[in-house]
Amino acid sequence: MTAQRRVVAEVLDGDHVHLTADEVHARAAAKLPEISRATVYNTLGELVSLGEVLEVSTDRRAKRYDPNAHRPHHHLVCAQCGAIRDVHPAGNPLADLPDSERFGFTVEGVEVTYRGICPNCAGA
Amino acid sequence: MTAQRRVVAEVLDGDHVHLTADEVHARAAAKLPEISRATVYNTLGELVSLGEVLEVSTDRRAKRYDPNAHRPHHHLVCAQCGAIRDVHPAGNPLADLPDSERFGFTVEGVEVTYRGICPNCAGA
DNA sequence: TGCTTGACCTAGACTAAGTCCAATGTAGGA
DNA sequence: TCCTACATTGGACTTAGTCTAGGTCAAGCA
Repeated sequence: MTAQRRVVAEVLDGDHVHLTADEVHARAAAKLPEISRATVYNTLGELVSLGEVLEVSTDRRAKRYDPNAHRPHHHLVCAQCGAIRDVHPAGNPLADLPDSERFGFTVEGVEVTYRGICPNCAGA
Repeated sequence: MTAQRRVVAEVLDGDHVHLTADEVHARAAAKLPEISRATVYNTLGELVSLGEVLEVSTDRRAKRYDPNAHRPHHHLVCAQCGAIRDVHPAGNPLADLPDSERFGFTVEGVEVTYRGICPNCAGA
């Protein structure tokens, strides 16, 4: 555990945190100015492969990193400002996929992204 | 309707078709060699805004374009080879999101991506 | 026919996000 | 102290997509 890895882990802490790699880099650099982009990417990649952090891609631009990896959840995204909330829907969408719709696949997981307008953008 | 737009529309025809912009460009160029990337992007953008084609992003790399825009459906993606099938699950995941999990958002839609291993990759 | 207009198309430059790599730094063991 | 292994760095590179300046072409009109 080096100083670089510690600040990356510190930056990714809290609820409803979904930072891009660039944002992680900017915040890490605020604490440790000489940290490089490559190190941030390496560290994020390791955190993901350790299962400590999830990659989520709610838009086609940057990947986002979600430290809430231990409780399964989905995402609710504002179509205007891009705000993201973690949500825990009832039901299990995996069970909704009948065998006839599986095309012989071994289905292992499912990602659900709800899209809408957040109260801030709706009010404005 | 110009020749360029026609070939783009022709390339995007059929079931379970999910081409990247690059693949669309390659196939369109096979029929009309002088077609440019910008024209392909423009035409795809217009087809999307006309509602004739859906943008789907099942990985973080390229957007894919799905001509099956008139029947709501979700996607089943092979984690190894990236093959994509259109699927029509039972149930409505929108109904599974209780008000307490909506954080005041006006929820308008939902995308579901199932992930697994296709029969080809499982057999190999 | 020749001019004007506007839509469309092209090539190529540019941008953003991410990956790769050679060189450097550093911690810990012999 | 010296070695080795590994982490880090900066910068080049790649990929996907967007932007822009200029060119082409057909329709409308005198």
